[in-house]
Amino acid sequence: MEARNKVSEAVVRRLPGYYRALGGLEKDGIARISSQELSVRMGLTASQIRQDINCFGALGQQGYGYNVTELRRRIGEILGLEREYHVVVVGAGNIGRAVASYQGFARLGFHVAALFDANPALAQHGGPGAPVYPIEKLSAYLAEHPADIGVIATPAEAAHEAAGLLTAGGVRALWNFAPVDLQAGPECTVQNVQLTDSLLVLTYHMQND
Amino acid sequence: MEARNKVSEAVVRRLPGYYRALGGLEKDGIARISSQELSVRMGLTASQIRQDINCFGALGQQGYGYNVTELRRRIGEILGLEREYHVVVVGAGNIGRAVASYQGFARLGFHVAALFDANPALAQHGGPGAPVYPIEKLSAYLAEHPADIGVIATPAEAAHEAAGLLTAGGVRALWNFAPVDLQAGPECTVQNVQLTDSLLVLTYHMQND
DNA sequence: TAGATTGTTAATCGATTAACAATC
DNA sequence: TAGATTGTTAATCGATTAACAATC
Repeated sequence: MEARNKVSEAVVRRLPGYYRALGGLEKDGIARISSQELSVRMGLTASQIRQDINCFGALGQQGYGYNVTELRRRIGEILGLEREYHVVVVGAGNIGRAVASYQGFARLGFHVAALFDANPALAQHGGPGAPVYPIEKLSAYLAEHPADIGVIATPAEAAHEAAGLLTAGGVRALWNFAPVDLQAGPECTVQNVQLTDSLLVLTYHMQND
Repeated sequence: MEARNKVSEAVVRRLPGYYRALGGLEKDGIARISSQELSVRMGLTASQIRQDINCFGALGQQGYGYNVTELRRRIGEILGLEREYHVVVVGAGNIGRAVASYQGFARLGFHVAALFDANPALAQHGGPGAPVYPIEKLSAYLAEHPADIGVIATPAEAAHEAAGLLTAGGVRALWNFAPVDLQAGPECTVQNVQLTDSLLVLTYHMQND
């Protein structure tokens, strides 16, 4: 059951929210939900929810609604969560260590195998739950331990080099926290996080609303 | 010189990107730029850039383009960056400490005065650059040291309570990293970060492109 | 002045919402 | 069956792009 219509990026960005909301419902022991009820919880319209879900097939049932567990499972599958991912982190500063030790990622199947830093002495700080190696060892490491996802948590200046090493080493996705916009190549998907952006959206609204 | 047309959220979310791009140009010593040149650097269309900027007045000059320093200053002003912000962080785990010690925020005028945690023993770990107090002290602290922005870096279960304490204590904005969607009230602006979402968008594209 | 490039209006495109027939 | 609610088409809305007159 593949995607029917092509799926817009706007829909893709809402999928994690559906997955999270359905997880909450499941935890509350709720077995079925209508687009109407879900719209109230999520702050979307029922119409939009039905449109979004229908990109991936007819997953509901008229007169009944959606089966929470089944829909969540299916969205997880669409998001690629029915497998595990090997992750390496470049940059063992605060952000790199936060990513490496966040249990929420581990629970979703993301396993940080190692961190790399220009200053491997950072290994001491707070125990990120995975070893910290000098950045010079990254290429050799990837050759022996292939990784799916590379996290870039370096200063801006080092981000491009990290991206080059990671893609050369065969990672297929980059999750970039450095304040530069990395471009996705054909072989490598990129998400630029730009933490600062949402902070500035906050101050914009503080000042202008 | 106030906003002419009302400014859509789509435009607001692009403003930090303009600010960052113009900062880079300024650092490179580039004094003027056309919408055409900027469009190449930022991966937007020149038309969109002119439309976006024009929401805030006629900031360019026909036949010349935009003055980099002047435009950056003006966008910073629009984003509310011509002042300093007092910040308190609730949750002194990895994310809270990463936010508290990130120099990029300090450089923009965001000053973390204190962190609060249910387990103040977290003070030892890695030195977040500001004191860690028990969460019970938050309300009293805010009464003496008013803060503009509250960062929520707690587990999901504790996020609502943290939000309540912060808003009761007078913060006007919440920057929420907990995996729940907090609702903005009339007196308090909210940005829900949801770090995991961009990771799942990444795996979606790995699987489906 | 001539050339360049904005500011701004008009056209297009895409995303959201509304409506309702299909169907469980 | 009757009631509920989806799946899906059509209408609306808003955002992006194109075009060009204004003007530096």
